[in-house]
Amino acid sequence: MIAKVIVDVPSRQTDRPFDYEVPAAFADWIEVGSRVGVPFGGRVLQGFVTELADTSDFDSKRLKPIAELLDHVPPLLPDLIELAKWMSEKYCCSWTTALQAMIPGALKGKAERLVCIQDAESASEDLPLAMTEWMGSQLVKLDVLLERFPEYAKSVKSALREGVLVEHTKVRDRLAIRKVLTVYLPDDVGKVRTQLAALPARAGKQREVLAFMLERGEPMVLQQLLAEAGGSAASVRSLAEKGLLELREVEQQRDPYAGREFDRTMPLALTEGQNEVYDRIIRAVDAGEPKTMLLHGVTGSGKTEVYLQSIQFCLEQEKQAIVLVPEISLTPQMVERFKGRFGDAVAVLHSRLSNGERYDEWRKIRSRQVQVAIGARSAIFAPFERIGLIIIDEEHESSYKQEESPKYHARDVAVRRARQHGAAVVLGSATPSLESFAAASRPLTAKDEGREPALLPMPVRVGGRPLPPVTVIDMREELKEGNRSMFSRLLHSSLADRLERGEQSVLLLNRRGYSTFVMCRSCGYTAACPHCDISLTYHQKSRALRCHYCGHAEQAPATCPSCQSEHIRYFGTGTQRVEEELSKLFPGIRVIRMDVDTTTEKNSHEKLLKQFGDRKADVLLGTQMVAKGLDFPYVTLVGVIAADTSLNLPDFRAAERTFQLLTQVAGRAGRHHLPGEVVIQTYVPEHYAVVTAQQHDYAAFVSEELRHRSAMGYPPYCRLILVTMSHEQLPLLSTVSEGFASELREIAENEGVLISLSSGFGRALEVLGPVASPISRIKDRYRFQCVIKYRGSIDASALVRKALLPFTGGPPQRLVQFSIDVDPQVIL
DNA sequence: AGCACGCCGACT
DNA sequence: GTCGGCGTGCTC
Repeated sequence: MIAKVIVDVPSRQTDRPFDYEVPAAFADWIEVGSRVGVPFGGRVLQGFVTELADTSDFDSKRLKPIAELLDHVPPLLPDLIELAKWMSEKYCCSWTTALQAMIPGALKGKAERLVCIQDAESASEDLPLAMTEWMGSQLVKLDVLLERFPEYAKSVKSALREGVLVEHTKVRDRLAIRKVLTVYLPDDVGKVRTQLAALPARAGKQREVLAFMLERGEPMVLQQLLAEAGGSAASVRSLAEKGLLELREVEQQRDPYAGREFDRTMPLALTEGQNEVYDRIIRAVDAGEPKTMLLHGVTGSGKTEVYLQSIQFCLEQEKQAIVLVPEISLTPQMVERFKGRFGDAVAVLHSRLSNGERYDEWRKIRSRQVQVAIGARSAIFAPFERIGLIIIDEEHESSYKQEESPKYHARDVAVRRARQHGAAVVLGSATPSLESFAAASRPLTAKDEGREPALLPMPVRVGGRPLPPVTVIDMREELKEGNRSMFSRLLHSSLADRLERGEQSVLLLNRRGYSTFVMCRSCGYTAACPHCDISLTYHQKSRALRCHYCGHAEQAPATCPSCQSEHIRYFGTGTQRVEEELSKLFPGIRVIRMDVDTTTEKNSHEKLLKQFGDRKADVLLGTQMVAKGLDFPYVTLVGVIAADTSLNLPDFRAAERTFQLLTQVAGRAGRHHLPGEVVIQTYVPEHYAVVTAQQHDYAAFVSEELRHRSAMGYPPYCRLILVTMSHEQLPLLSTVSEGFASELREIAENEGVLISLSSGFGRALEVLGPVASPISRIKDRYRFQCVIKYRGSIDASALVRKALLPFTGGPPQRLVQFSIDVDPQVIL
């Protein structure tokens, strides 16, 4: 038997399956999706089996055998292998890069080099006695050996060459299986009972511990035993020495939610609107045919309850469900709702889990212990075998796009995976992305005939609660009337109001553009990174200036390096300034600040929200992360400090982002019995994103925004691919990027698709640039970019890959780096 | 990506 | 005359 294996080398030359012979010992175990160690170019590397075949095109006498089978249960399944292939084509990355994105970090095995003595006689001549004695006949890690005997590196090297030492490589998982000391009773319990009586009276603790164990009658984790029975580890150890107890190391599955009780909830009665949508979803799940639906429900319309009941239906059909939520809104509240409804049938995957915890949650999925996976972006790869329903909550969120390779969009991957499984996809949002909205409301073509349109509206809040009134404050007017504070008079008095009534407020600082920089007030100098074309960021904690792109750090100067003036100003994070201002205006106010600085620690996010939920603070102040998915009954005021900071960015999605943010944050107020109120401060109150958000009018926003997109030629009227090229030498970069652009134009020309987008309908593609990237230099490398716009049925990824071919060879030091971003979120 | 093989300068 | 520089090309 022959196995075709994708080897873990992410380069273009090795991006194809290599053939290996399957040793008889593995024949019954190896499947498509198995993880194996294979000899490749003189070392053993990790790889995945993509195909099993009887014959090979490669000269079968020269085939090497698979060296190791790394798991008993293949971590991947055939559908995921195929999905990875599709991703590699669509997103222009290597197959192995896509495969790596699908498995938990713990399974990203690394080759480890081991050596042992082959020829003992020569070894005793060539190598020092200390070394040969230390090694014995064992396999020793090469790096450990060299670390121990650094002065003999040369001898080791020549011993390896002459065969005195031999080298083996093995793939080693990066996984630490957690072991816990567990206390067992010996087999002969009767003997223990008699000896218990014989224990001396002064060994009181030991008696207690032993009595506890006898009564319990089953093994117990040491820590837990000590906590429940009292006593110290020493007392247990001395009992173990007497043979009355046994201590063993036991493998433990980490459950981040272990020991937490989740109140079981029952399905709520659905409103008429919810019920209609629910019906449509379960019909699709029942049909078992791929179908994508856009659930457009206003904030507070009860989307989550619809999700829960649809999943319930899916489980009753003995199919599994995946729920994607943006990382930021994977809050304890959200997890509680799912755990509360489905209990132990849920695995939770988020980035704050440790490597081991994530691996354990993943194994619950793979081993069919759970039927529901809820998690951020990468949970779309949950290794279920029969998916019935995929839900993507807050589908407009940009965090569904991965910014590193593979630069995939979880929404698009979900649609593709659903096609493999015959599953339904539900995209849920109060503010759908224009792409999804346009796709869902496209008139039906002949192909779709008989199918239902895919738009599911839920325009009414549960319980008929009104959306909160939104007041827009023109900050220019405030300034004109002498208010120089960052709070308008209305926001100030509204805050005072809540404090008096003991209600809570959420304040959002739209952080972009508010960030932390250094400026000299005398000469206008701003600190810039010497390696990148970007200003340095000021970190108050370390009093240092840092570059976000390359990590360069320097001491913050006391005087301006350019004009020696002392009027150099450091601006801390925006939220810190707001917090200071709040305490000045309202002495004694209790503020919880949520931003990157206060949420780095594990679980800090959770703790801060819990404090706020317990009403231990009056104000929750934060960046984007306070806008999403929170649901606190006593929040009656939401304030947006500056709505327009995100509006001024020169990105084509700036208006969309602003509208979404304002609408989402406004939805945080008045979700329960207390009525809510929203105050938005801005310098551009007449902008349609602000006006339509104030009126809670998604339709009006969309029609205005679509007009702009159409006029400018942006999605959803076309699709984009961003190609960024970088090199240290500007002239070389310039030549190569020009070369790439003309190569691509020529290929498109030959395909007959190089047509201006402004010329009516049908297939069209144009290549813009190359031009300098918005950040024109990072880590001493200059950056140029091309933007490819296209519409119609064009496999633009394939054209780009083809155009890339002439630029992948050549001398390494002259290599220009190419980075391809298909459907980029920002092009600036 | 590694690693080996292969052709030209500074050393015993 | 050799050790070693890193350019080029392959890995089942």
